[in-house]
Amino acid sequence: MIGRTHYCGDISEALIGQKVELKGWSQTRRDLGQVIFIDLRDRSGIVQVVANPEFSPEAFETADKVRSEYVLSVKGTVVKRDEETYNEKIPTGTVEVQVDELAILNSSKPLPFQVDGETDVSEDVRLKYRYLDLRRPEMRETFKLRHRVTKLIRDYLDENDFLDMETPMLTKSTPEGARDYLVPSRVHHGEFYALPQSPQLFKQLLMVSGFERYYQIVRCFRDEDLRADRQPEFTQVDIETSFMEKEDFLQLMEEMMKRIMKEVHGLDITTPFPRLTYEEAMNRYGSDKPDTRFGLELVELSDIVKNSDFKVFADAVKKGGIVKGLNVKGTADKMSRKEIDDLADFVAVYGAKGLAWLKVEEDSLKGPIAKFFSEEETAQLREALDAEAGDLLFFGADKKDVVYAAMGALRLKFGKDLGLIDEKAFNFLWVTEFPLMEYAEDENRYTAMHHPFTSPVRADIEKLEEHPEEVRAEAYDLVLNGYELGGGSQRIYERDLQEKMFKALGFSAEEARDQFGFLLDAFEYGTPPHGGIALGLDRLIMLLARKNNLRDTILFPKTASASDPLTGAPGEVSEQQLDELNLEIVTFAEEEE
RNA sequence: GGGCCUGUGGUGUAGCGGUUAACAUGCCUGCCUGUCACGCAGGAGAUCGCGGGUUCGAUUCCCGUCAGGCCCGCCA
Repeated sequence: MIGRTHYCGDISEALIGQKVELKGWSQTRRDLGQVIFIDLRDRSGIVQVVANPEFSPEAFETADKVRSEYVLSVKGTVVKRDEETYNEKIPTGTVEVQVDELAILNSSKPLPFQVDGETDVSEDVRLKYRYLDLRRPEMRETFKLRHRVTKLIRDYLDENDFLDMETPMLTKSTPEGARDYLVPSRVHHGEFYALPQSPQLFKQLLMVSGFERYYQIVRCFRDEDLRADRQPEFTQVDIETSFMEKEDFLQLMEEMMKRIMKEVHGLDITTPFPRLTYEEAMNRYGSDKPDTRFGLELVELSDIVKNSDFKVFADAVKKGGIVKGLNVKGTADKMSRKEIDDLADFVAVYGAKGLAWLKVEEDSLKGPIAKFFSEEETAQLREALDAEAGDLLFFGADKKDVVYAAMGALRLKFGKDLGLIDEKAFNFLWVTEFPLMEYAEDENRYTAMHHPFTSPVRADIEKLEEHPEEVRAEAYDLVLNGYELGGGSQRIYERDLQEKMFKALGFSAEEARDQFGFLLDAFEYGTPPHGGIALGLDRLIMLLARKNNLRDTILFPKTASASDPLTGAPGEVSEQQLDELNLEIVTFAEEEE
């Protein structure tokens, strides 16, 4: 090793008696007067360094000047500690380095926050001093983990004949999907590049080119509002194959995840992963990315209550909606009336107009709506919900999507609040048979649920024109612990089917040619059947590292408002830069109501 | 676009219509030969995010604004 003989974390009893040279940062200094201890930290860990005037008066004098986060060069001898001075908190705790020579390579101002141990520093301070935040061992370990995982992925895909290929970052804006980040063109007056939302079209073209198996660990950009698990720029493991059946491809991905789980956590996860159709996922969990680490499934009650005297339920069903129930076992006596009422506010966020509930007693149901149900209905409800005395039942009645959203969220909330979730579990599953498109009321047309290149299930193609909402897609999402890890599909590879698809999405022939003509053209030159997936690497790392925020898995992330306190991005640019781009900043007067 | 929460020494928190604005940690000085979140003694450090209003008086109440966080819409 150049510049040092070992990393701090490598110092062990095997090296006792040896001279070592270390480089690193002084994490803490403990000055006992005639002996000074310094915890020396490098990227591998820490080791205790002892400066004693009996061994080296010069080094001791230097150690006296050392402060937190000074950069040090240490030469000394590895010695065993007395047994009563072992430090069991660190791996190197049975040894220490007796210093012969100590040099201060650089000093440091006091840090704006401490980097040892846990943080309780606010997010903006952490981001402003991200380079210091990254000194924290917890952060360092996350990014070492990230490196290991990307290397595993690369090795795995390489072994399976995938080629690592780069696609353009300056590309063309397309109308479907997320809002694009735009880059103005200097050369072409008034025109813009878009940063890729994903390399979707390019990887399909690479299949047309005959590369057969492509992958790329690639940055993608989407100019949409952020969440704890969404950043404006994020990394995808982008994969595409030709000539592979869907099942074989899913298996290939499962093996990759299996290897990652084995190498990272030593876990043997079972394959194949459970498959859930979209419909089943929504029905049982109210979500297309269900967290299956706990039960508490939604129960279909529409048939039981459709003729009941409780208007809210009966009307919901009559109008084409549904009624779903949730049995929260054994909590009837644990929740106050206020807590129950507050849940109505919780589901209101998802559009629910109320939240009906009942307490289960030995031989009756108690609660404000109990009186509306006949004896038979009551019995059927008990049966369907598997109700026992002490259970608390919640009901959602509305349009399908409102009930799914509200009851799905309520299910998750109880899962978390009641500690039903096995935090150690990693539950992978595939959600399949997504609808190909959904109706966008604000646009008055159908939009692709996945993207417009997703192949319909062959048997459903005939419904494309008459009942597009009933067409299922050859699409699959990989879900882990309630997070969507990635989505993929078999693609359309025939020009006329692709044209039909554009037509169903409300594109005129001209618009389709204008936006995607190059793809349609390419499809005329021997396009192989192909498909692939894009996995969210940041999310995968987040889950593997058991974090609950994407920022902790991205080196230099953005805040919730997509800014970067470290660099100050985004920022204004000079008049000259704007002139070169033929851009002018104008402020529109606020519109009146 | 909307909702909710937060903003007080460097950092993390407490606080209250009138205080010398409290505590912990960090920092500085001194003492200390076995500490490891060292200890002990002393010290410096805050116009309570910003603007306006109410009030005799606002860090505290109200409005606005900015920043951060979480969620809905949006996004796959």
